[in-house]
Amino acid sequence: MGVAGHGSIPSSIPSPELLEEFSQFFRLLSEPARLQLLCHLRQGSADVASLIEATGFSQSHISRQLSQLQRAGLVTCDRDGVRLIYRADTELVEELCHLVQTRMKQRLQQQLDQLQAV
Amino acid sequence: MGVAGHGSIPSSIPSPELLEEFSQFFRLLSEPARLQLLCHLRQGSADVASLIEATGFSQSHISRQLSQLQRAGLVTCDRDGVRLIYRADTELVEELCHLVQTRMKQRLQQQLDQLQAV
DNA sequence: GGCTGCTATGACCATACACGCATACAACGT
DNA sequence: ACGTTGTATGCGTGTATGGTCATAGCAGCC
Repeated sequence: MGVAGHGSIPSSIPSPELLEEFSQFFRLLSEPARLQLLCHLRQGSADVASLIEATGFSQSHISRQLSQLQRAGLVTCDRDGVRLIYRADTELVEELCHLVQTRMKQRLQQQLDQLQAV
Repeated sequence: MGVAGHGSIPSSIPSPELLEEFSQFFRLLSEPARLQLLCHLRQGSADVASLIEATGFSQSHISRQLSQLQRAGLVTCDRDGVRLIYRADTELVEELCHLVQTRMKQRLQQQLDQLQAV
């Protein structure tokens, strides 16, 4: 799964290590708070205070989530005096969400079609 | 994020409900056991007994994971006498994993480049 | 150096969920 | 109807993690 690239020859089972990498990445995106932070940072870089204002999460919570996102390479930060300015590269996550959303729409449409065929 | 489609005009923050849908979907994929089951079913439909043999997970565990995947529309099953034959449609998950894997490779390559630039 | 503002992190608690054991449920054959 | 096989589900346990409060650590100013 996800080994051979899109549309090319299917290959064997991915290694446990690779599956673990995948699961960890998806786990990162499974938490709404982190998705929300990425949404806000997508619009422009921000410091923690403005993320607190934008999301309502506590300072410590935000700091921890950002730390996780940073470790995974989804956000980076620079210092501006006492402030840390966080910046996200959301391209991958946007694409993932787009694919998921498209699929959800398709499923809903199928269900709708089935109901209307009754 | 993931609202406007790939490459088109960025739009505003997705609704909390949509974010929740995304997080739930990613949570589904965050569990290695479920990824592993999808890997096996990608290769062909299977009953629980053969999935037990292939993965080493217990019968009850597999049954539960399949139940979750089924509820999300990622697997379906048909009865063959006392047996249930499960089948997965892994196209979306394969694509997601491919994107994640590509990104991981890019990151590793960057880190390697940086080390070699020292 | 002391003080202030900003952020990271220690410690703790509550909750979700993975996972196993036991058993209920479904299907089939006799 | 009974017994067997295959699978779903109740129940309980252990662990990870979300989230808060308190405080340590960082940066800047006087």
